[in-house]
Amino acid sequence: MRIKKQITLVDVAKEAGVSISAVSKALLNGGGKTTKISDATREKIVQAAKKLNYRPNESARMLTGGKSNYIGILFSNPEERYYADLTSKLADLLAEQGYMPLLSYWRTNDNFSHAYDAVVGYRPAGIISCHRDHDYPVPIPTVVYASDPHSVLDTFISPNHHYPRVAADYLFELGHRKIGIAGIFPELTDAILARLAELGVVNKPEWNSPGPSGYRVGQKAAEQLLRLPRKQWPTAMLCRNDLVAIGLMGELHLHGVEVPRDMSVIGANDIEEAKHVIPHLTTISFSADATARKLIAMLFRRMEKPDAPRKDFQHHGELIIRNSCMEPCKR
Amino acid sequence: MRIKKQITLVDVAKEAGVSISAVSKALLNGGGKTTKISDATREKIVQAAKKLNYRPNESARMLTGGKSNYIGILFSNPEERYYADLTSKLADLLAEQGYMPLLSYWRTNDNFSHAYDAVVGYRPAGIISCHRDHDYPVPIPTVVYASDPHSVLDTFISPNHHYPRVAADYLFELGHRKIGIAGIFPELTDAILARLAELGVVNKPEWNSPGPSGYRVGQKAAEQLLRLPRKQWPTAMLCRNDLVAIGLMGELHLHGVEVPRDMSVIGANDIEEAKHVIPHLTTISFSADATARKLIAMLFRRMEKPDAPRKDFQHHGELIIRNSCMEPCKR
DNA sequence: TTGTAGGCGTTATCAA
DNA sequence: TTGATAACGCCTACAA
Repeated sequence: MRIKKQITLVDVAKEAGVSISAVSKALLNGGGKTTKISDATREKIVQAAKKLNYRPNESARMLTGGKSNYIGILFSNPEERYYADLTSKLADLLAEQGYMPLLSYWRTNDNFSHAYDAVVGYRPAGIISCHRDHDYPVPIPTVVYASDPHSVLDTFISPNHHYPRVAADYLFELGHRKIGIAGIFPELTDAILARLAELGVVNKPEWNSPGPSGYRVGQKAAEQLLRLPRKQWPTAMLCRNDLVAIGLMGELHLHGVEVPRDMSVIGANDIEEAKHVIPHLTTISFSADATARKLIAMLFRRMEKPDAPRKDFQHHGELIIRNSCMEPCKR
Repeated sequence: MRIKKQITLVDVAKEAGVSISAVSKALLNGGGKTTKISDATREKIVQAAKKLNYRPNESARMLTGGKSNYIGILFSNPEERYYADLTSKLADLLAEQGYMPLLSYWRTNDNFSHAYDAVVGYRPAGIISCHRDHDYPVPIPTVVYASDPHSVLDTFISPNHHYPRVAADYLFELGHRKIGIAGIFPELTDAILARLAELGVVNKPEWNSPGPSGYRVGQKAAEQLLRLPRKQWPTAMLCRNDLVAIGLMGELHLHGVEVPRDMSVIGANDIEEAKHVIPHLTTISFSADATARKLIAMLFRRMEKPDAPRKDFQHHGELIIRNSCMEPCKR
């Protein structure tokens, strides 16, 4: 645990035969306040630093400077492709800007407090979090990614509430009048059912299956369907996301049901896999890249103007038509 | 950027009406050296800290303690499912142990130095890196994940050199005598070709396609194949990894080629998608979870015994038989 | 049991 | 142009 022998400014100063403040200034090289160092001394110092493999201690730096390189990223579900993409994208873009991303995963509410506390200890310059139901007691610029706006913090509103409507409308346009639902959030299902009813589409409870997300959920949805006689099936399945859709299609295929001929399937997120799976999945795109960039832009704005009024950004998903949906076959 | 008003020990001490060292001791609560604090004072202090939302400044902590919570994780290709899984697994397990993972992605060799320098500035207690061709000049306990052993550092040797042989042997056993290769490392291809020759298996250059990894590479491999008359095809394709295999299968399917009836396909890595794709992919498992745990165990050992002789761990992949391979059809 | 003082590595201020 | 010195927030001997 203990660091063997840290190389510090003192070592470099000794090696170069100058004072520590000279070293600091030379190595800061315009980044800090004062720059007046003769080229000769600077060269001497740079050589010494290189020789000793010196790197300034960031912890000490933050302590004096009062400013932080850290940006906390508090996300859950790293196993889920979309969130994994989003967080690594965030980390990557932040690193490009010279920040050190502090990733902290959480699973449960209780867990979130730990993750939050852990990150706050490092005094990050900002935080990007996907948890809406939290107070965020420490005054650090924070942006939330969630389905609904946070009461006081800037929120990137995910397409969660919107995409099921987009998907339902598309299936309706194709001619589907019997639609099932796979793995939808409990609180969202009502809204979708209302929309389906509005469109005059039939939905039966036995076509719907609960569950959060993941391939497994899709598999189970298929199993549930397969227990029903084929004649009682819906003609299309609206899935919570691509994982569910892919799981569903896989299981159906195993039992000889062909998508989209026998069943149309629509997903959401547009993960990388969606365009390679068989058949290529029609889905609603959430674009991890665009989302990451927008989140960072929102955070930077907040960091610059900590007292600006709160501001939201609403993301509506984008329909990506591929091969997993078609007009229902007569049978 | 500037932190508004940091809450420090002084604030808590003032609030509780005690000295700062009392606060430090009370909050450390046995974790540090001295614990002698009366319950009454401790309670007072804890209340004050809670009221002010105080969290100790980790940067200051590291500075005094001389010990670090950081573990640097230097990996590339976060877009690739397997590496994304591995790094988030590493980060998760490390966080569980009370460490703060410092993720730093790199792409090119030049880039790696930046990523390395960036991480070293934080004085991590250890580093896990996937880059073999580097000096690692700073004396920090380091473990490398690579295809070949590093000259001085502990290395987790990936199954890279071994799995193609496992795959080739399996296809041979199934009866395949004409095998193509999709997206294999240039330096590995020779070894595979040698093995195929050894087995008496035919391989033709026009069946093989280069490229690093990714669905696209698989697609291109398929396109290349499709340009050939069906009679001149191999009966099986050995793919660099699951991404390539999935991309290949997808493109073949689009053109009416059915896997495994018309073509056997084998992947590597056993990413989550492998068991949900159609058909379920036969592959060589690298197990991100087991790999992450082993890497961490190796690192902790090194951290405890910085001077122990270097030690490697060799991982052979594990064959996972699913539905994308079968004996070749006569045609 | 509590408080005082010194030091961790760096930057910034001010004097030389 | 350079060098001493005081912070930064925390921990830990050591003194009270």
